Amino acid sequence: MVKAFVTSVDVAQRAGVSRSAVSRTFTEGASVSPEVRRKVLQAAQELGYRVNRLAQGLNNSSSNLVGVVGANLSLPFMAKQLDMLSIGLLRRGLQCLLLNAADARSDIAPLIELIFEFRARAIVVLSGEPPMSIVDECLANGVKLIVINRQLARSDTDIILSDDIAGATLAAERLKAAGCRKVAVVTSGSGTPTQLRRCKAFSDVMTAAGTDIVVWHDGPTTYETGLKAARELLSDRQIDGAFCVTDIMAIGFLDGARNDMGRRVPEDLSVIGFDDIPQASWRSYELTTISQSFEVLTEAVLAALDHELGQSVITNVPVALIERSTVRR
Amino acid sequence: MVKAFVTSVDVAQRAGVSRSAVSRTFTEGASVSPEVRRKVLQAAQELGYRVNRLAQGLNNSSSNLVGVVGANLSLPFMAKQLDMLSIGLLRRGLQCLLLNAADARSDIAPLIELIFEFRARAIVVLSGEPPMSIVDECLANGVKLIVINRQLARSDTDIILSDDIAGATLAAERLKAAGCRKVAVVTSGSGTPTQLRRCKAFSDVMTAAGTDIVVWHDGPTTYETGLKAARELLSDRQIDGAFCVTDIMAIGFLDGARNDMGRRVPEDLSVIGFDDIPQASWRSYELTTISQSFEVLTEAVLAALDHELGQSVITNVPVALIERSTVRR
DNA sequence: TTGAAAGCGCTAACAA
DNA sequence: TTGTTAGCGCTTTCAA
Repeated sequence: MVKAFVTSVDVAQRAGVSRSAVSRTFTEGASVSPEVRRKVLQAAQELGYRVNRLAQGLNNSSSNLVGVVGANLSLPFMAKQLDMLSIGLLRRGLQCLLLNAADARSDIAPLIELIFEFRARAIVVLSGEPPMSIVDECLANGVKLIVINRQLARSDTDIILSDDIAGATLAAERLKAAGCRKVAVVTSGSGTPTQLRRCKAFSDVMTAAGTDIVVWHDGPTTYETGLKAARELLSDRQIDGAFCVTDIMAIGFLDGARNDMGRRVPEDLSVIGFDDIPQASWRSYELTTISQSFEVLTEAVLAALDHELGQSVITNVPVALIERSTVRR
Repeated sequence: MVKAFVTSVDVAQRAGVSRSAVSRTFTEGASVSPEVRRKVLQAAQELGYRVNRLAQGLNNSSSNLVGVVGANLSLPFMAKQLDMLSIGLLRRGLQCLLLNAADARSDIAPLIELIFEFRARAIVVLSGEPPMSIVDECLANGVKLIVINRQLARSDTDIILSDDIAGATLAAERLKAAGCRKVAVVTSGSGTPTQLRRCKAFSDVMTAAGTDIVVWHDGPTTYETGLKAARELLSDRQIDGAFCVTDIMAIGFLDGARNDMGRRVPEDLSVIGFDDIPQASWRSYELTTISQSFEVLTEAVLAALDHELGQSVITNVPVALIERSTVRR
């Protein structure tokens, strides 16, 4: 019943040539006569032959798989990133081996090991932080490692960072310009480096300006966390501004502020987010936020694939203030 | 610089045993003495050895990759599905080879071919429809094919279908109960089978009940399409109910109805969606909708992986009415 | 340009 | 329980 796949031997036989000839017709820039090529192609077509990439990879001792490790793929920010990345990889003739970490706080080391076992050409870490031992291993084995939004303390890995400092500063300036007197900073309890950086940069600017700030952190990076933050923070009637370090929390916060805590936004309260996820522009939110260009981010990852191994390129993804309607003008 | 990966020979040498011994210690349920096992494990550890899955797959002439083809991964419904599926696969010791079709209307055949080349064990089609020739090829080569929300005209493929008819009927009944007199059906212009089925079932019930209906279809399955539908349809003041065949369009429709067309929901207009995506429960929407259990759907896919080849199991994912607050009570 | 032959790293059948 | 041997399907020298 289950017949095996057609192999190059089958094709060679049918075409009346050697296996090498078959291999060559399917290898970019190998020397084959048009005649042989034609015969092979036809035989392959008739037999339904497809190259076995496992065998191919065994030879080159590297596949053209790229391992992608992520978590919380259903959160808009992640989903968008993965969407664009997987398309970009495919376009470059690379395949995406997706390892989903199930949980933002789970250890991604075993997933990366798995990627090694497939002799992937590169590993992209969208979420979580690879242990140093693994960074070393990548280097030793010629596997390109690309880490997004984690600042590793070493100089031999490609790192792609959203410009958190600039973004948070932009947010702070905007809230100052709106005349806010007491400002809340909302972040998750998970304390990812990105969130920490945004939080700190924002606080620094505000403190320097003498603006009263209160930092709130708890729970995962979700809509519900934002909602909860609003409910807990906004009993304080003095708070007239909020910076939520991710849009998904900002949206929850907005909903809590308006629906549960009776605030008018932006009249009573100015809210600003970060990331510019698709939902931020929805009519019910029209969230003023700091955008990171998903295009630039994706391009940076793809470009990093070609960088020489062991050399570190730190790419800062530029940010911009997207003025919509949740901050008083 | 780039030293090759450690092989089983290296480990064997270091442990002072044969290559088979190494292979066996890494093979479930093979017979190795504890002594040998220990030595091998230690040597492997010291050398940083990891099995080469390409070579492994070459032997078994099948990897434990599962190819997943999708499109529009950043749409909430897709993202959620992929999130759960990729976690489920990993848990079962399967790896996910992700091929993103870039565009809902693009041909997925080349992507499936790619999956063949990796000798994947199974192919899951989340989006798009595989041509018949490929279905045959899967069967011939022992690759399990699992198709979601497409009704293929054959009886040798696993198919997982949301119970669109039941869901659309539920929606129709609910709108009837709300006393709607003239009802809009909003669907995309792409006419996927799922959307067509929902549309038709809903229309059938409404027509039978003598309720006035108007069907609107245009554009892709997005928030913007829903928004556009509201703007175009709601100049008609008689429309007092709407069934949007996916939540993402329902949310856009809701925003358009309230913000652009000045309708109160549910007082002036009842709206019902389908899918129960995470955003449907956000405070700004509280969308009444038909839920499909993502858990059941994912479980069905995973279960299908174990089904015998060439046998067709059609799984209907049950639906339920989720009563929130966009339909008059 | 072509074919023969060796080898990529592993597993499995066979003997010991 | 172990080691030896023969492939898995491909690419890549090396000669011809």
